[in-house]
Amino acid sequence: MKTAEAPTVDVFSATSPSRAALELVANKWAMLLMPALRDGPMRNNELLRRVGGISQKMLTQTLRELERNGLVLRTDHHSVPPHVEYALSDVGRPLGEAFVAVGRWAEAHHRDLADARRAFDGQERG
Amino acid sequence: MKTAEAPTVDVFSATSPSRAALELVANKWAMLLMPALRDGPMRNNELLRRVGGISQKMLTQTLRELERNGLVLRTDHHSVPPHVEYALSDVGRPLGEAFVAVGRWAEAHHRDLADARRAFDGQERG
DNA sequence: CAGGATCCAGTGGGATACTG
DNA sequence: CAGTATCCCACTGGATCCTG
Repeated sequence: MKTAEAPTVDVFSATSPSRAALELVANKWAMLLMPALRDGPMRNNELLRRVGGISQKMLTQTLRELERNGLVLRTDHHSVPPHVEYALSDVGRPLGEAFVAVGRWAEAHHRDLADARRAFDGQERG
Repeated sequence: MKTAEAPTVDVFSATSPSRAALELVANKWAMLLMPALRDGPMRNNELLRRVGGISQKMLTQTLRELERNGLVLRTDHHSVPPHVEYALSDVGRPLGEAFVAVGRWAEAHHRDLADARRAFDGQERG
């Protein structure tokens, strides 16, 4: 058996498929969209309003990539006016949960970060 | 009291400090470094080897920003040759845990993603 | 060993206009 | 409503060289 020193997980390897999977979702729009979809299917415009600061371009682009990789399911009702819904897949849902945890961390600690920043920027003077 | 429709969390607001906190850590190097530091303090070179694909520049830059915001503690032993250690702070640790969950998700589902991608790219033909 | 400084190509992402 | 198509620039981040 191999020695158990530093548990070098697969994701730490630059070329592993796990790393590729991680890099796919390691951006702020994915980290916001996945949690946004947690409360059930949402439409383009809903997401556009819900996720502040996202542009139509980035919304489509990110959703498309998530759909392509099976994290998000796109349902086109083929009606007029158009009606398209996005939902988390079974593969995407656990990731959504993990990102919700990140969001909660941000809301719980953003004040600590601000404090640390002030301390660092302040006294870090020569 | 307010109505409870879509639980619009703070992090969804483009200008909230929570969002700023999230954006700070919403990049692949932070998502890899935080988990890498979970098993105890590590030195520059250790991280450089452990986290595949990271450059010295991005390592320093990311660590510096995490330190500035109080997620990572830097300890300079002021010895020669230099000996500097990086460790998670109490604020950073829970985030490290959340990112570990993301990493585990990646390792558990990267095959599903590959399958979905092949299906999507294949049959999505006119 | 742990970095700082520069240069420079690639890309992320906004603004704007158009479409079925 | 739910996109697509361009233009375009700011920033990301790799490569390379230098230092206490």
